[in-house]
Amino acid sequence: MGFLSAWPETLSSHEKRVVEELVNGKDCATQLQILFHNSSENGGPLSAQELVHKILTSFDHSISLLTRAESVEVSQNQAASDYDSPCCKKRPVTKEKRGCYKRRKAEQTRTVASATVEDGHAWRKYGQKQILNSEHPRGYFRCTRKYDQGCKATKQVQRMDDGSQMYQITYIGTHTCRPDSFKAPQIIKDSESWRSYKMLTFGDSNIPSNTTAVKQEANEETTETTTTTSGLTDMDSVIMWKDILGADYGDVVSNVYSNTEITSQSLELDLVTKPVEFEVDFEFDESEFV
DNA sequence: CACATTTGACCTGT
DNA sequence: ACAGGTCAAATGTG
Repeated sequence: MGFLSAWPETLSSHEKRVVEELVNGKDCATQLQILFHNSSENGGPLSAQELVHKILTSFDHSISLLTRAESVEVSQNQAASDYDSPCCKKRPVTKEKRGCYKRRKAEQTRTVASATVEDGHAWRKYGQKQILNSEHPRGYFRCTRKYDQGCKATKQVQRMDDGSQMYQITYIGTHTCRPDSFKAPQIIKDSESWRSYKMLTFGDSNIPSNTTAVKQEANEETTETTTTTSGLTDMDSVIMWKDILGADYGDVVSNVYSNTEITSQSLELDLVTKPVEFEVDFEFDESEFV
């Protein structure tokens, strides 16, 4: 709620509708979560169904709205932000194949908008670039398992220019690393870590230089589970969204900031929930990627 | 010391 | 030619 009122005027009515829909969906999801939590013995499947239906509708609307709009891509009209990199000190460049690589052709990509860059995977930053007409630099991340397991997943994170705290995150490729090799995201109770990360990476404000970014992949006060249709263990606090919603929904994200995560593809289903009281040992079932 | 981040250089696609 | 994506040396951190 404060979220909506805090949303900048720059949003089009279309975008506002999308946000409303997503927030609505989020609220329903939250209720559902509480419901599940309170009724550990299958009590209340009926109301749960209703909620699920509402969630479905809500996200359905959002997705169709977004895919219609297609270009939610940050229409930054202002220029400025010159790329005046202090690239004056040339190194004794003895490079063999510096910067030599094969650019990947149109892999599976999905772009989401989120208030957090955390997604439960362990990423390592390998680059940052100032993007033309964008206020904020874009960060380039690869899966930490790139070399041990050849995981090709990468992501690009860029803070939106609309003044919100949202980040546009583009995931490229899917994780091919093994589930058990995922670094379980820590539940960071103190919000400093996350704040520091944001500050460090995207230069929010005064930054305590005592944090290592990216390692702290877990968002404050959020737990995240990435689930697939197969084989989750008996973690009773993990909600199997795919089972509930069917596999046709993309990412669904909800967190303390009421962030929205939107995607036009449904590669996997992520759920970020505020741990009402859940304490979950994270487990990632990425079997569909293996 | 090992691993992560930073950042200028360099490469590719348009 | 330019913008953007990746590499890798330098640097930071625990």
